Amino acid sequence: MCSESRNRLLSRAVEHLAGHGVGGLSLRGLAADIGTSHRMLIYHFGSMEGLLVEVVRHVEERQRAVLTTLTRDPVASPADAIRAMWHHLADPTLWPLERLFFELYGQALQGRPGTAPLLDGVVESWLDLNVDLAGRWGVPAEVARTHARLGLAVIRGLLLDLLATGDRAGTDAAVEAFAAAYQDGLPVPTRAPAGPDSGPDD
Amino acid sequence: MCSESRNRLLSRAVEHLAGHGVGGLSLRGLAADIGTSHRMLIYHFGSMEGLLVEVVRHVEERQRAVLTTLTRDPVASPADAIRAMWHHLADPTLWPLERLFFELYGQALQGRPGTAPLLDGVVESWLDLNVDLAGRWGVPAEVARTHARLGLAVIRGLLLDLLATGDRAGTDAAVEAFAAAYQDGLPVPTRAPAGPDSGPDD
DNA sequence: CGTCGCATGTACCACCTGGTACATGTACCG
DNA sequence: CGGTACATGTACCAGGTGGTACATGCGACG
Repeated sequence: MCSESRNRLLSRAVEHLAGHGVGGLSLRGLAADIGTSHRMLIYHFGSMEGLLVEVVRHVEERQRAVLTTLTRDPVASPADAIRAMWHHLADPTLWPLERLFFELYGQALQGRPGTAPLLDGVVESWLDLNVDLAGRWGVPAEVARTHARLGLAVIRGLLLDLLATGDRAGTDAAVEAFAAAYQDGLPVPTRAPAGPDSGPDD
Repeated sequence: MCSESRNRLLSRAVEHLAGHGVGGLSLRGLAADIGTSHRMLIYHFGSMEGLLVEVVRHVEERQRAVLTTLTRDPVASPADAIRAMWHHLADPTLWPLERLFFELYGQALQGRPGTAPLLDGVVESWLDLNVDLAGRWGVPAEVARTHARLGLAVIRGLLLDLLATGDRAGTDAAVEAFAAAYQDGLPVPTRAPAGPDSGPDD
């Protein structure tokens, strides 16, 4: 079902897209750069959209691998988990893949065909995992879910910052500020997350 | 220097791109949809890249307008400023423009020609403004800069979340958690965020 | 040997792309 | 009236696009 040459092609395609982006993607250009013909890409993936679907799947798989690796490490506290996660993600060797992730994210938000699967669980899967982790620290699920959402946003937001500015020191400091705040104990919302929120009065 | 018809074309183009994204952008398709010919787009903007530059400029102008409007409101505290900003940005009527922003952000990270200007100050301009605001509350500049960076990341990260999941209640709760933490006082990092000036070193 | 299936290459197609050349309309100005 | 500058439309170009048709190389199996 998944032949060897197909896998080789796919991983080479992902590698290439991480470096060149998916914007000006053309079967011919991609094929030439990874040493094959556009005929082969059509043959193995059916169409350009099919190729993109597989690329997205592959990228998500890598993300999940990172996630599981990190969560195997016995982290001392939620704050340390955030620090460790950031330390891992901020490494410049991962930047190309992260650029690709944000590019695909943006295109998926705009409804580009083949990118929709990226949006499935792009948030939820992380929340579920973090709620799981929070259980070990005795944090109730609803609170953990909100905190995980916030932590994910911090990481992604600062990653966007880092990729645009390259300011490692500045983003590191921001992460540290957040981690420290978390360590001091984020205030537990007295009302349920989905409760009758008295919206922010402007 | 900016003719009337050109402005009409530009605003209609931005409106269209906000709804359809900039991914599958083609002069002909765009022209047909906004009721002109691709010839006119070339005539007024010189090239496709020129058009994209103007679109980016236009979008940034709108963002700045929002920013200045919000900062005219006398906000009671940093926490309330964050709540107000979020309350404004989370409105679904702004989603198309925000999707366009993140799409362009992603493409700019990948080096799409004409999108580079978007990255200039996409972080810094907000930091500068927030440092300004922080002065009113007596927060030292370096600390304010780090906190602003964190707040910006929270807003952008949660906006990415909201656009993907549509979970207004969940993201609202996360914002509230952050705002409440801020109100309780974010810990001040013991080490300075950076040296005298460790600007973005890309 | 033949034949069968996978992988690959060549040639081709209709279509669309950004961009140009050139003619035309239209309004104002002298 | 002519002239001029802006605006717009028509026709066209060379080149690239995704996708297809078809032949071929190449192993394995009988």
